[in-house]
Amino acid sequence: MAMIVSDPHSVDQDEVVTVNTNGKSEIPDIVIGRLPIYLRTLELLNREGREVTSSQELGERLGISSAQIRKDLSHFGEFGKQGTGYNVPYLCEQLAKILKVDHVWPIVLVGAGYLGHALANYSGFENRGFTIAAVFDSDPQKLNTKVGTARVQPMEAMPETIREMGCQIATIAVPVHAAQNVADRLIEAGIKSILCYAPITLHTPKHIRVEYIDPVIHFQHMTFYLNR
Amino acid sequence: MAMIVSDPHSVDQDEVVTVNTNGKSEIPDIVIGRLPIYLRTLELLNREGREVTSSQELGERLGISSAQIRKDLSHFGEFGKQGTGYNVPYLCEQLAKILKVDHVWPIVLVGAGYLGHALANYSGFENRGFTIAAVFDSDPQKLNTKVGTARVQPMEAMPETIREMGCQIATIAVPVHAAQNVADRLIEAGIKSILCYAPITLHTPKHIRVEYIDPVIHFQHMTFYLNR
DNA sequence: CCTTGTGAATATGTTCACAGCA
DNA sequence: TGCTGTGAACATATTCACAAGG
Repeated sequence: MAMIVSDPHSVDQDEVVTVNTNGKSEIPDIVIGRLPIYLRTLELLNREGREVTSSQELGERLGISSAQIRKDLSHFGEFGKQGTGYNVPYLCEQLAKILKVDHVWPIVLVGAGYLGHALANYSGFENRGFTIAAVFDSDPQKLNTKVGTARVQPMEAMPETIREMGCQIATIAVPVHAAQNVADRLIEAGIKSILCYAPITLHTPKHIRVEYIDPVIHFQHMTFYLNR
Repeated sequence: MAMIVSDPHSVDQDEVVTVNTNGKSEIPDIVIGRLPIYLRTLELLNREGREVTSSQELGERLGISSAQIRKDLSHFGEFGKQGTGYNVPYLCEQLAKILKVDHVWPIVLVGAGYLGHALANYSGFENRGFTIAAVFDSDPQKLNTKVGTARVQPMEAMPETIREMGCQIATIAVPVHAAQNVADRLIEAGIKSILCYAPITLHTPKHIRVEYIDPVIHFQHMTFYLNR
């Protein structure tokens, strides 16, 4: 398979993942979706001081087959050594680079309710590549109050702040009735990816990536398999 | 396909989804996972006062093909009318029954930090089949303080409270270093399904269903497709 | 007409199993 | 020996396309 990141034994290069003639990445999205999980576990192993690991050990930790892990990684290069396995810090570094979290991305948060506060005060973002850089809310009462380390700005300030900070990612943590309007305004302001906590499917242009978090979806999935 | 819920024109029956000889549901898990999304959208349509809808309309709202929706629903029965589509309140009712959210499930919450408060104060659970019935935290400072409508109990009270309330579902909203221990204790106390907000893959027996919410996983998925 | 429900065809994803190298 | 990387085999999921019913 073509080496599309960097050779395990060469120095860093700024190569980029190959993209086919359709402009679409040739790597299945479902594979990309597992990479952050691998990275999360590898960084845990790293903190535990482990120098090397194997696809088998990783698989056991994750409840995934070792073959799947090897094939997923093989899309991006050859990171392991036969007979030995993978060097943990090295693989962390490579995955961080592939996912582009070798630097910190500023994120816009809309909604300064309980959920907004929980997100803004969460300490787990920084060392995984993200920081809440700006917070917006339409409630004048909340204006200028502190949420995490940021201060609440009015919705009207969104376009300018987003452009100044170069934010491409936003999180929507507003009530469901306001979510579509917020999304429209974020996209208008230049946001490219949205993580939506409101329980609604947003209507957005095809070039905007939207992902969703809704605990009720998970709970309802669970109850199907429960009795009573 | 066999009718496994109830005929659209008969009165309610308490039939249950068929299960094959392996003890596993013959319906793909990925299909079950989409049902809550269909239900969420149908209830929105219902609130808008729509009487009927079609697989095509639903598909457009959800960004899913109409064929997929029809095939998914066909696993459970025949809910539509040719030439007309689906009766919205009726399909809501049927999906709620299939997912067993035609009544309210009590959920245990562990962790009374910012996230715990956000969950406990979220008003969107009740009318979708869930309620936060008990809250636990290991911090003695938080003991007996109010979180949503519940009061924080000590971890030691978990087994008794869970058994008394008949809780089968728990949410873990504690720091990552405490999550595995909390999971062990919940399972010990009889919990069957866990929604874990801590960024770690839990080690649990095979008969326990665990799902995860970690915003960073979504953000890292997004950054793969972004530039810079 | 319009829309469902569904086999058949296609597309996608996962696992197997082994050559090859440390 | 122990482990990776990978074609080939298999398994699963999605879409097509159409008969049949209102």
